[in-house]
Formats: sequence, structure tokens, C-alpha cells
Amino acid sequence: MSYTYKYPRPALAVDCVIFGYDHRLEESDLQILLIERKLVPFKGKWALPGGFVQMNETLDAAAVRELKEETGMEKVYIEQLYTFGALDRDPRGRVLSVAYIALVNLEKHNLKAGTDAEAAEWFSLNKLPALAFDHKIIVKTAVERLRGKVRYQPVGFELLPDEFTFSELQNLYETVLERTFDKRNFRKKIESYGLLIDTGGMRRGKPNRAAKLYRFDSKRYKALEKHGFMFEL
Amino acid sequence: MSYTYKYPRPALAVDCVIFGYDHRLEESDLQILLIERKLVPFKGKWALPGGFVQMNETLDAAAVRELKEETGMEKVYIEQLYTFGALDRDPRGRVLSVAYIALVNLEKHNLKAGTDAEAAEWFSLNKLPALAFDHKIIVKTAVERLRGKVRYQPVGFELLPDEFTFSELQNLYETVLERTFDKRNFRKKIESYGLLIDTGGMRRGKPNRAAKLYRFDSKRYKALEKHGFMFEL
DNA sequence: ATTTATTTGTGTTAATTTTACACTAACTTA
DNA sequence: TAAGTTAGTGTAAAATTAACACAAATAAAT
Repeated sequence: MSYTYKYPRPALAVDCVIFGYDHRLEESDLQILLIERKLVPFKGKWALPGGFVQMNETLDAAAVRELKEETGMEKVYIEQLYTFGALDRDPRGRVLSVAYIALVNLEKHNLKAGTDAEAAEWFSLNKLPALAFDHKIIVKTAVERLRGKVRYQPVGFELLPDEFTFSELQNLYETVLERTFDKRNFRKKIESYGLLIDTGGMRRGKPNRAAKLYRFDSKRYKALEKHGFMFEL
Repeated sequence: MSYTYKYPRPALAVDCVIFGYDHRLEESDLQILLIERKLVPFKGKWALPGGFVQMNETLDAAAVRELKEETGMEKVYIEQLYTFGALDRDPRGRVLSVAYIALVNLEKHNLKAGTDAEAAEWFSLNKLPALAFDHKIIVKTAVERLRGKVRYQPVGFELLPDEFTFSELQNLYETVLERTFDKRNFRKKIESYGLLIDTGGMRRGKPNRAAKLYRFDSKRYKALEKHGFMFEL
């Protein structure tokens, strides 16, 4: 079976830059999920998870599907990043890639090994191996976008478990933005938005004072957002 | 001649949301350029300028080409907006659209009439006619992006002539952001960035005090930007 | 049971930034 | 030369941000 068109058409792929974060680690870097390519081109090289868009699925659906197929992960935050269309980005011919960003917490979404006969592995953002295709540029674009976005939209919570402590939240922001915050000022700022719900629970188990657990009030955020409220950090 | 592939491929188009602004008008709205479709589907309806991407051109190049073909405009600011991939967005079949935003000044870039046998016309943003395809959503996305972008990147200057007065700049920002600024505070803020060059010229001709003309120092901006400088309004 | 080591949780003051506000200067037309 | 209109300018109050230190709570070790 084959498909014939009057004019030539580029092939269409989606690629996902999946950011992972583990709040349990002391010095927790941002991580990116890569898969080792088993086929040419770039056989043996690491690449972003992705694949071709099917005719009966939207771009978002294709990204969600690839995410699930290659990592087993579901119900993760995902958003379109940018569409890459350089002429020579794929040696097999003209292939466009609509890139997506996904944000996952490594405790909540643990990687299912080898779901797609391809080895998937997390890499620290600043220890990435050489990447196939133009994926280095895609990752760079994604990191810039994440850094920009995290400051004026509360997407950081997607990288944490549902319940988290203030210092986990602060560590996350410090990791993503590569800067430090004053503990008291950070708390004050976040509290001023009234978007955290005290769950009553405590994070115990470490040999120090237990910390209160909070939950992000996404319903309230959505309501406020409509009336022009702006989160900012 | 025809082209055959093993798997089906969507067609690929670019569409441009061209924002126009005229600093000479008293009550100057933001404008959007639309063309009247001469062919089915949506014959007679207004639509964003656009067309299919050719095999040997990048997405950016396709957007630039369409812009020139349909409006005669060259050397305008252009950037990729978003890729729209709903299954039913084109009744002819699966067509993806990579949308672009362009910013032009209506004095600098005057519309060449009927360059492409299609009537092109400027419409006030808040008086748009019904649009073909999913172009209403594309325009909405573009407006949101422009409003967001204009606040933290100095793209507003693209909508003005090379030399402009402070009140022209202020009017532009007030129009795009749909709010007012205090004249003195606005001036102070902009001046604090040191990104405007006094050209020595004056805007004369109106029955009131002449205003100094300034030019945006894009070289200096690019240099500062690299070292973490942030424009913000 | 007590000590030790470690992280949590909290308030005030100074510095900076943002906002509010009104009059004179300069230009063109009548 | 008078009238009408926009350009250009400074200061004080309010709000926000930044800087800073110690007692309380917990688990582990003694």
C-alpha cells in the first residue's frame, strides 16, 4: 500500500523533550530522557523520544502517544514547543519535527524499562551525550522556554509530587533557574498568591524537623488566571 | 508528475498573522492583513495569507516567500508562532499549518495592491470579519503571544518607523496592551534602558510643539541581551 | 534519656522600584 | 500676536523587594 500526491510532502514527526526532576535527591539536577537509537541513521546515538505523526491523530495526540510508547508515562504535562524545519535535519530526506516539552516527576512517573525495544535513560541536563539529528538545538530551545515559562506560569509544580514541602519547591526553582532564593522571601512571595493548600501532612523520615506538605491549588489558579491574575517569580 | 510514499503524509502550509500599525493615525488600532479567497473552500471568505511549503525551502523561508508574494512586503520582522494540527481544520484533507507572526509599520511597508490576484486588506483587530479555516483561533493565539512578548522583548519598535517620537512609542504600547501609561513614568522607564538614540531630528508639521525623534539601538540591545539584560515594560 | 546534627519556620528594617500628579515650553494656525 | 495643542520635565508617597539570624522540631547516635 502506498500514497500518492500531486506535490511532494515532507514527512512529519514529533519529538519530546521530557524534563524529569527528583525532589528526593540532595543535589537534584534537571534530567532529560533520551533513547538509544537501534536503527540507522544515527544508530547507537542518543536521541529524543519521538516518531512519525499518524494521519488520524492530532499533533498533541501524537506526542502523548510517543511518550507512552517509549516511556510508559501517562497523564503528564505536555505542551508544544516549536516546529523545526531545516532542510537537512534528517539524512533520510525532508522530515519536519514538531517538538514538545513534557514535565514529569521522577517519583510519580517511574520509567518502564525498554517499553519500545529501545533503551531509555535519564541524563543530567549538563551531562548530555552527543545527540542525533538537530536534537541538541531542540533541547537548547526547550531549556530556554522552560526557564522563561517557569517564571511567569506555575508549571514548576508539574515537576514535583502532588504534595511537596516549601524547600522542595524552592530547590526546584533554584535548579531550573540556576540561582538561589532567600528562604523567607521565597516563602512570603509564594504564600502571597494563596495558591498552596496545607494538606495537614508532614514530610518525615529525615533526621531533622519535619516539614509541612502543601498541594498546588490548580482550580483556584485557573479561576484567577481568567481575571488577569499573573503568577510571577 | 506525482509523488508516492509508503505512509500517508499531511500537507504542510504556512499562514501569517501580519500585524500592522500606523503611528500617523490619531486613534490607531492594531491591524491584521487578510486576503479574500478566490477559490474553494471558503471562496469569498477572508483568510490569513499563506500557502503550501515547498520541498526545498525552510519554514521561515516559506513564510517570508508568502509574505512577499501576497503583499509585496520584504524585510519584515517575522517569527514562528505555533503549529496547528487539528484533523478537520481543512475540508480538503489533512493540512497542517505552521503559523507565523509578522510585524510591519504601515508607512514603511505600504501594501502593493493585488500582487497575487487576491484582494488583500487591512482590518482593525477588533473589527475582523468571519475567517476561513481555523484562522480565528490562529489570530487569537497570535494576539496573546504578541501581548505577552511585547512586554519583555523590545519588538514593539518593529511596528514603528525607524525614527519615532516618545508619544508614538507610548501610543503603540497602549494600543497593543490595551492600557494607558503615565507619560512621565513611561519616558523614565524607557530612558533607563539607554536603548534609544536621539537622532537630532524633530517630528514637525502638527500645530503644536515639535517632538524629538529617536531610533532604537538594536546593536546595543543584542549586546546587553547576551549578558542577561532584560527589557521589561 | 540526653546529646548532636540538621532542617524548618518566622519578622523587621533598609533599599529600591513604582506610582501619582501639574505646569511651562514650543510649535502651527487663525 | 493670540489661541490651541502636544512636548517635556521632577518630586514625594506607596509598594515591593532584598537583606538578614535564631529558636523549634525531628531522628540518630550515644
